[in-house]
Amino acid sequence: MSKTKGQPEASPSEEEGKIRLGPLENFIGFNLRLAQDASFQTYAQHVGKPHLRPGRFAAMMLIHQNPGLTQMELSRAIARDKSSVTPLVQTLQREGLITRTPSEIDRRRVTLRLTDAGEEVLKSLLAHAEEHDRKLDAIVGDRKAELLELLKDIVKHLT
Amino acid sequence: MSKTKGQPEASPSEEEGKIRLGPLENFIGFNLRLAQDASFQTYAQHVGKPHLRPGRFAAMMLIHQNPGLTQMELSRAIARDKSSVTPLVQTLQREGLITRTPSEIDRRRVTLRLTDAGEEVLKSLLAHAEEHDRKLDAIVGDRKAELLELLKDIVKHLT
DNA sequence: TGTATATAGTTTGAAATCAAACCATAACAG
DNA sequence: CTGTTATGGTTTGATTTCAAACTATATACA
Repeated sequence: MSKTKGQPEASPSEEEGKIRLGPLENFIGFNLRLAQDASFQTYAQHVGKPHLRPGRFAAMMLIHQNPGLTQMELSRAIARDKSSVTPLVQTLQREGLITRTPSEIDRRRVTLRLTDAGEEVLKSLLAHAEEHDRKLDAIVGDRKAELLELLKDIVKHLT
Repeated sequence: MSKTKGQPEASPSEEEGKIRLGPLENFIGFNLRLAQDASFQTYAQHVGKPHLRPGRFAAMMLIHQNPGLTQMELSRAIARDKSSVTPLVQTLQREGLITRTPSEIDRRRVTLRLTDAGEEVLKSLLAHAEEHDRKLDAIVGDRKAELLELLKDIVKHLT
């Protein structure tokens, strides 16, 4: 024990790439998270600051596709808790992108619709999202159908 | 304008399953998010409350696999900002699961190691994670290699 | 009808996260 | 050496999120 420490400081991976992942290497969940994260990051910086957030885009698209959608329906479709939807739609409304009108057949419900301004913004967001997804398409190439099927299977079986 | 509303309340998907996704249907990013979310949810409720969080498990596994790992290295490996790592490792330390010793060769760095208790907890978490990933394995079957390759390709090309 | 139960949405509180500002130490340049 | 620049980690502030409690409506049933 001449040196104060028994071990040479450890065998810490001197470079980031050399880190051992162990079992994580082949865990689907872990790799799913890394991929989703990378995708998100790329998208976010692509869109810039103002209208970012994939959640926003997804929400607006769903409202566009399903005018009169309720918050609960939206909540399920984007897999977010209903309590997360509240501030989201309130923000969109405050920005004049959607309208929230109480349902007449069920006064608990709020129905959502895009405003004209909302449609405009959605159009622009869609353009960005498409460009981003083209990048992903380029990576997966002809394996895209397979990938989508796998992801959808996972969602279907776990839900 | 005989009726107060021009449209019959909308054509809102009466059941949750019938919502139109539009372009989202085939966006890799969107499906990636849903799958990762479903996976996370399932894992979380599997482990129960106490030691949950995939981030915790991943962090502990990486420290186990790479004793002496620094926070920056950990940060990159789990794709989290370094400022997110700080509270994570502090919590782990407070719970007696890891040690954080300042590096002697570079006094800015903190090196991380699992304690014996940490190793124990990791063992148990690993069991849960494996069981969870078996569920995923069952879903993807023999397409697992393909899926992992796709996910890793996405990460590699987007980073 | 009236009571119990379920559902839509909001509120509140806790956790995770990122980004930017900051501090300390290290590496580098003259 | 000394000043400049880069790097590891922490702090702070804003955002997103979930979960649980709560309000209000609606539905079921007795």
